[in-house]
Amino acid sequence: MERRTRVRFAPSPTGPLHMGGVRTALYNYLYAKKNGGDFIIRIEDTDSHRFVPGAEEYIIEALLWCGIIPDEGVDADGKVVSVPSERHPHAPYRQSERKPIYRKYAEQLIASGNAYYAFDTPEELDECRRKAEASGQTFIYNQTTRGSLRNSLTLPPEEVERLLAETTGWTVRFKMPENTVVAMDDIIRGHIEVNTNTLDDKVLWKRADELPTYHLANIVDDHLMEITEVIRGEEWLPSLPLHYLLYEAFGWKDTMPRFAHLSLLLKPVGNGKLSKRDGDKMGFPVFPLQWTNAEGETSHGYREDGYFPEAFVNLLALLGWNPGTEQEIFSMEELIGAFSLDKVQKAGAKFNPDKAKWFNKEYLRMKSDEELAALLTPVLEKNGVKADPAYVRKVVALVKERAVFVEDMWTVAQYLFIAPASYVEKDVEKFWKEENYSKVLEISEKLQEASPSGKEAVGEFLEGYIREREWPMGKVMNCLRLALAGSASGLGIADIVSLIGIPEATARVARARAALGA
RNA sequence: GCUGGGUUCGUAUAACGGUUAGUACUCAAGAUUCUCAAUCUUGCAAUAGGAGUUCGAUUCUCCUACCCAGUACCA
Repeated sequence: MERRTRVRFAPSPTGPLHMGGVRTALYNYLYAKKNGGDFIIRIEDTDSHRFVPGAEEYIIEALLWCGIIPDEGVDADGKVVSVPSERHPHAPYRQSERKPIYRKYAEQLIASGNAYYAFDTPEELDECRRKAEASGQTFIYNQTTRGSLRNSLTLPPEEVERLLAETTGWTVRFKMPENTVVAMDDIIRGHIEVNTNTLDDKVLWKRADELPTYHLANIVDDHLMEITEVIRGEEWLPSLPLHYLLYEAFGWKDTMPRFAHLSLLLKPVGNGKLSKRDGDKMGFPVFPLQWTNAEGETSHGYREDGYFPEAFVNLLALLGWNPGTEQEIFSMEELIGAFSLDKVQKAGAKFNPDKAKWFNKEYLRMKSDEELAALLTPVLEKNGVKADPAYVRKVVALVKERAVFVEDMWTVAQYLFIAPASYVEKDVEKFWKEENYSKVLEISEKLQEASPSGKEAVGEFLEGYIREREWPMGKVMNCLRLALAGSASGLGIADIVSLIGIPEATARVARARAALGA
């Protein structure tokens, strides 16, 4: 029977979501939409010790910023849903609020002989690990050791009863079958086989906070929420055999989701996975949104650094997936149409900050002048500039191809709004010479007299005037630009003059003369 | 260490077992322009190594090397 596609993104609110996590969410979302299914958010907060305030809100805000909109689990206000409704039938979607659900499943596994109670204290287990290490071995809690440890398999039933009743010092462990080959299929990696002898009796229920571990909660919730595909990070691949075995133990093998394990995002240089430190060191964000931790340290975010969400999503999508064509620029709609898991790369992808900027540049130049003017206006205001909207539009049209970020348009074109406050020293040395600026002063005067109108007319007048006198075009023009823009490099002189106007241009020449000497 | 996963230009990637191994980013050169940027053109640059299967291997198998992950009462 064909089931409706249902996938979930299940972050744990232990900090800000990093871009690898966003990519996992994105692939889930794309897969769901491509297959006409549901994308569900579930918060896996079963680790009460690592809970970070604000992390859950951050994660959801980040997804919404990217345009990754959940169908289920999060309401229109961006809140995780706690009360079931028609749209959110499986609420609550926060595992800490689902606590009562899990206990009976743990007990079910014990009843069926697939799990047992273990009473070993953390100290005892540490001791076992230490001893094993001392003799050059690794301690594993499994069929070779469980017989000599304190659990419901070794202790007399009365003692087990007593310990369960009198203490809270117990866990539930999965009883890993002996010498059994678990045969698994991963959508991305293909067939994988693992012998259970290399696996351990994983804790399914923690006494520490009276909560299930990831493994139990995850399988139970995926089953209850009718998840059809689990698309998650590679760090879960080693747990896959346990998860298969759990589905089997519960008798849910027939509705077990298919699994797809995504490779990790790697740091741009050297080896290892992308971490917060790489971003700080190399000057690019690793987080979608800015984040300030408990120590007050702030990490950059793509949003705050000026990336468009469309560009961010686009670059993330192509990090580990390709459409099979040479198209590189994709809207979310196009991504949904093109996405497929069998085009996902097996190997980890090194993140390339240069390419990230390139994507943003492409998106910036795709925007209309109106949009860009609207985006630039707040930047202008921040810098104390109040400009006519029509004028801003003209500026934007001229400088958009020189910018990667909206802020760049200000950096590159601020002299179109305010007169230069300083002059680039190197250019002054090179071009502010008597032989040049005397000509510039003359041109300035004549320009006023002729007052040509429009970019073409200004250009023709200037070039004509210089050419007629056989002056060196480059030297004079650069000297003029230095006076108008404060730098010898920048927009064409005709563009600058026609935008700021001849009166302002002549005023700037006069000011340059006063400032630089003549 | 053990277990699992991975390996095509610097980076991201393409190539039903048959291609001069393609594309994009970066970088370099040239064209253009009053400069810079943009643009256009050109260029640099890769199948980790070794066996095997095959008429033929980037592609399939094995070994080695290297990288990554897991090895928690974390997810």
